[in-house]
Amino acid sequence: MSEAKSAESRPYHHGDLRRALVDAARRLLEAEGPTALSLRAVAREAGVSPAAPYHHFKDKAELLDAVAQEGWDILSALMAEAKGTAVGPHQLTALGIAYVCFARDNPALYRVMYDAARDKEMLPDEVQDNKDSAYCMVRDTMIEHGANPDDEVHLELASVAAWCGAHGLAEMAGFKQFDHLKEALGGERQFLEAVLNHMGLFPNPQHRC
Amino acid sequence: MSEAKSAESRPYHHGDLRRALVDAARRLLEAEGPTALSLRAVAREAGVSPAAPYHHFKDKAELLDAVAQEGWDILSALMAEAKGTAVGPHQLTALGIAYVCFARDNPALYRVMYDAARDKEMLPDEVQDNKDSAYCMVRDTMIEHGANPDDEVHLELASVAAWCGAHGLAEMAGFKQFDHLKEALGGERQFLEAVLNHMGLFPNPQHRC
DNA sequence: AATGGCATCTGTACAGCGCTTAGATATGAA
DNA sequence: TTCATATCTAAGCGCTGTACAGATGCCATT
Repeated sequence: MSEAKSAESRPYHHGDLRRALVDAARRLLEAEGPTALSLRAVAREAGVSPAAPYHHFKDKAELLDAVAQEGWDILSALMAEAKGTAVGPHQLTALGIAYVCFARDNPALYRVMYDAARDKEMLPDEVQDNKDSAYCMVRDTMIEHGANPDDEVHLELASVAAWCGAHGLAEMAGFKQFDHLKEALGGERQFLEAVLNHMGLFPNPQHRC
Repeated sequence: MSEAKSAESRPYHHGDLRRALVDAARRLLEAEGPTALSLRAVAREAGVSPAAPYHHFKDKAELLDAVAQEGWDILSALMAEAKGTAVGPHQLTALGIAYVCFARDNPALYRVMYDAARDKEMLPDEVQDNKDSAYCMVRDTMIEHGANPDDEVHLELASVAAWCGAHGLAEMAGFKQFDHLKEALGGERQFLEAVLNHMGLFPNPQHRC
């Protein structure tokens, strides 16, 4: 655990402590897990006093919100990239795989993202409202591959179902009970694809299985 | 917040403090939410000193495990009851609805259940191994309504997909973004059923939609 | 019936937590 | 150059989980 800057290089005023705190939080999160992520530990990691963060964040939750927001940004970017590498209806599968792989590779960050969302009982705008957001990406991809854009309710239902399915799988994929199933299917990637194919990710059923 | 017994009625030795602590924890959980569930608060609620719980639980996590286990027991019972009230393939939908409704009605308990599971990276035996467990109930119901019991991999895949889908929906159903969709569908119950129908709950596709 | 072992519970203590307040320090505008 | 203001530190409050020593009362043995 190294601080962001050496003691001599940091002036009394940090320069961009907000940024440094979020970075420190993500570093701690990856190294020590979510339970170790205390405000004091983040301040320590950033090399400042325990009270310093309060000049940049109202409280601990607001710091975690900033960390979570970065997570959503990264997830959106990864999904966009995954969509670009696939063609046709496989794009939807690619989105789902990218989503679940992100959760597998960043379990602590993923947890912080949804904890923050649950505490305010809503997903961040990044997921739901923005153009080019992850959720709209799912919707748009469904339209591109056969979903009826005029049937708003059905379209949104399909998007919600896909999102819920991917989230459920993302949270369960780490459980040890599924290890033997992963082996039977030839690996974790195959397991993830197989489960996703059993769910309502595709607007046109002939693409299942 | 009232203690379990009045001061005069409780002798120095409690009798069944373990039980009383789990009850107190569940009472606090329902009343104040998961963040208020400290070991000291539980001890306070049960009317004992902060150190008393350590004679019945190794640490806080072990107390929460006991609370979570009760949650799984209740969930299993509710699902069994729901299955009994439905006939044919609707039994699977009934299981899903019962699952999601339990999560909606006991959000704090549901959260404790999965937090405990995630911390040890596995679901409790109640879900996976036991006869009459919730997970086996899903498997068995699938077999009863058309799934091939000999194709073990496919059967388990379908069960996992169903469980993941229900869990994902359970966690997302509370988000405010879906309120307008609930209204459009005529209520929360309809929303839950509609989303479940879009997912892989049914082993035979003709029962979707 | 008396005794003593033992599980159970209390009291006290410690380090770490989130957060507040008061005061020190550096920056940038007047 | 001066000074308001933003940023940081130091100290402290009440809370937390957990450890330990000692008080208490149940139960089996005698």
